[in-house]
Amino acid sequence: MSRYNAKTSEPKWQKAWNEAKSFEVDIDPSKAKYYVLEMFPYPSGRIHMGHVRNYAMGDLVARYKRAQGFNVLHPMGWDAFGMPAENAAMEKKVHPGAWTYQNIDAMRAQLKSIGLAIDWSREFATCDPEYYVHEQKMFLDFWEKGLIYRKESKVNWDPVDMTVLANEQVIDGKGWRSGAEVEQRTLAQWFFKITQYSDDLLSALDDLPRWPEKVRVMQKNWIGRSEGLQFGFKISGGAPAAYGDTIDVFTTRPDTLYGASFCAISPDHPLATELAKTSNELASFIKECHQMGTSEEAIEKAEKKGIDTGLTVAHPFDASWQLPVYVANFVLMDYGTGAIFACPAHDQRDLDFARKYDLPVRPVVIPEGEDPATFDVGDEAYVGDGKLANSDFLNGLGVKEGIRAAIEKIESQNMGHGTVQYRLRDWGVSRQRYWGCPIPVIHCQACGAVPVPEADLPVKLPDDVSFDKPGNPLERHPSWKHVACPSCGKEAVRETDTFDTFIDSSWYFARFCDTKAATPTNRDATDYWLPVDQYIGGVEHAILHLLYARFFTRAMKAADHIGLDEPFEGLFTQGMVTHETYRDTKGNNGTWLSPDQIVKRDGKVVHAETGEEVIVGGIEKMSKSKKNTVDPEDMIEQYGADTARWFVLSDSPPERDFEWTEAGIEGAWKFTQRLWRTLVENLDKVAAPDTAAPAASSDAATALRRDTHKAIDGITRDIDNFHFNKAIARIYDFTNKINGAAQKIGSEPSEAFALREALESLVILVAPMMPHLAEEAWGKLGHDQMVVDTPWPKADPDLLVEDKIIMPIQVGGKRRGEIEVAPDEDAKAVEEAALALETVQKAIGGKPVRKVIVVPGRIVNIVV
RNA sequence: GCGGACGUGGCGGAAUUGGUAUACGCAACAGACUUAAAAUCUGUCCCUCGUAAGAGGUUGAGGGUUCGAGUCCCUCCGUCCGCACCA
Repeated sequence: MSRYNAKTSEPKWQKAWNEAKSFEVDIDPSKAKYYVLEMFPYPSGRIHMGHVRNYAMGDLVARYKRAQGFNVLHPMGWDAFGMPAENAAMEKKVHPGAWTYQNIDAMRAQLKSIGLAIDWSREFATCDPEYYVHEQKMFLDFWEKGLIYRKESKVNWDPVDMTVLANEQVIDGKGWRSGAEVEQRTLAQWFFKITQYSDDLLSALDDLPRWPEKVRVMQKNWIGRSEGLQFGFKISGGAPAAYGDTIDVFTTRPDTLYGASFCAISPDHPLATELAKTSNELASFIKECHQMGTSEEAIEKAEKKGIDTGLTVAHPFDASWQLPVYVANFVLMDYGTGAIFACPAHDQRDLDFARKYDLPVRPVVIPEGEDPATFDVGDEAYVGDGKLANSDFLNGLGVKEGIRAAIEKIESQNMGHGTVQYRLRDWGVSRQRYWGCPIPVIHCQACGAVPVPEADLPVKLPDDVSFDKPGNPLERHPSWKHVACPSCGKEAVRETDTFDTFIDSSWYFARFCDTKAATPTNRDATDYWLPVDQYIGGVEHAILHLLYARFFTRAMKAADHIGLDEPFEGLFTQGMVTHETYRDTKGNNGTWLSPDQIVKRDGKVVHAETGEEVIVGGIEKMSKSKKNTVDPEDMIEQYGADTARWFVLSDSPPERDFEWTEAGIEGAWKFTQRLWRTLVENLDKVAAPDTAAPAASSDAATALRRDTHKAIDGITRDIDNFHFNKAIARIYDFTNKINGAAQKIGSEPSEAFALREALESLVILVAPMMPHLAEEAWGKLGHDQMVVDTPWPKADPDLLVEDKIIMPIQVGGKRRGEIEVAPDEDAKAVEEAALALETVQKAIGGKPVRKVIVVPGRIVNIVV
């Protein structure tokens, strides 16, 4: 029995592709281009199964499109700046740069062993000064274009470690290392004006039909456009002189103004700051509000609390009606005006607050069928549509009309105006960290923030830094930050913050078009290659990364670095790779065990060494902390890259989570061998290469040819639609069909031809998934050229049409029989044939037939 | 808390998008080959009743629309992702 040896074949073909430069591409205007990109990896040290799945999908697309004649760009690089390198520096005393580049070397070797169709000549890492110099240049360009500004903004501060924490480093409101209560602290930071593009980023989503609907919806909600009313409440005396006498509020529900119960301002509102100067109670409340993380989740989940300021404001439609003003922890300074009016009957947060502080709840929107006199909201705010009541001039209007009428009234009183608000905030890009791209700015006492002159770029990170203390090593470096002001020449200091790493990943796809260009982009290259035709990555990036990249592309266009707005024409978001979890029975919850520490024996799961029974936990995302990881390198060593690729593509739909199982990879390995045998053990029966189809065809030959062309047609459509698991099911099916047919096939010329056609088609169809095995088999089939240079087959439409189909017959919706008819058989004839069936007559049982529904080519349903 | 998704046999999933539910694969079971095991090949395999022919039921739960619902609508339950300094 012939066996496929991945160990020898895989390196052989990787070398052959490499030597032939099969995947190195250049601009070629005579060919249609296709740009496939998977989200580039963070160089954590080793690839994980998520990478294998991601790159197996991208590689499938790249090889498939290449076979279809496209000029395919499929590059690879490294998202190399970020916190893990600094954590490693602190824990393992290695330099973040050395750690990162070592990881890149290790991961590159691992990725290469998968046999990906990548143009490695374009590789770069975002921590290369040759890359980030362009990022600094673009920052200066954007600054000049008015897209950048500096403002105060809050960070998570660890008062023990004296350092800024990322949200993920804040656990239950405490610093992850020190355990100290985290505080909010205000710092001056750089911002990109992404909000300048709010409307464009929103409306352009409609022009991205090849993005998943859910991602577009999430982005839409994130941008959060809402129309409403902004108006000023007059404070009725007693306001601090330093503040003024109006509170500006924004509301999307001005129709509910007559249900107003109180006003609430953010703890960071200027009025709150002013009032706190004379009120200890308020000052300590604001301090309490600052004693939590900055994440929206933390703020929203916190119990709704507030302090009555003692001030009141006049209702805009009735100056004698006074509303109390609260400082409330659920009002965000970043959204709208940082102040709201509350209508508890029709907003859940307002209602929770009103119930807690015993404030009036007055329904003004009455649902259909309810009586305004008796309608009460209880503990659930009514947010639906209805008729306005208890609302003076708004009475009887619907919500929509009420909103319009209220805005008109306020406008006519010159108290405010209808306006549009966005939830989207400007993008804060300053990070108080070492391992990132330095922000090219010099701060001068006299001149303020001055851009680093272009000739002095890049501002490189100094290498001689220490991580023995928390905080930013750039800040305490003895010499790095001290420079002369480029403008006046006096002593000045560099900006010691570095960029958010999201900037690095916001334009790398453009750099891949020409990685050697002296400017950020080579316009000839970006004009040819962009947009990315197919972008593939995890859903976890559905909002931030993708939104930032869309904004950055627009900013690059404004600064003339690129000629388009939307970077990614097609997007696919793949699911996670999961695995069962295992724990031993020691201690409270046991300790996590990795899959190679356990054995499945007689239906039980036991510890491989001790033989003790193991607790089998849930199926969860592979993670180091739960030890439920499987190392791709081990799998490739054991089964070969083709088998691993096959398995990650085969079982689950690509957008769904994929469960790695031992049985699954075993099954894939068995199929690899079966496929190989199908291909090589029938070679003595096939026609010589390039034999033309004989004029006459035996029944067996025609049947096999039909199966072949159905497989070509189905697999092509499945790949086009990203249904890789279905394409694979068809390959299983097709392989079974070939094996069945081969047993019956003799030396008759049409059969020998059909068998060659089937085997060659099978090789080309599996090549995007099992490229090494396909090359090996292609050679066995007598070809000198590689499969990688062989065009994708086309299905013959004549072989796809069926001459007879089986039509099910239902009686009252239940299947009672079937008839065999031509696909285009007349409906009348079908009906007669159906009614003539004995089983159908039995089911009708003499009852009168009311109606017969004939769906041509599909089904017949008889209603009795 | 807010926003977005998902739920079909023992398991991963398929269902031409409102038309035969469970394709294909895994696991399991039986048989063949083998001194034996592995591998391979053949067959069985949603559930209940039945020796069988057959009958009835089944797509997280409940309701609705329809000649017909896994697919559309409503309510509920469960799981997962994102929430602006993880990448």
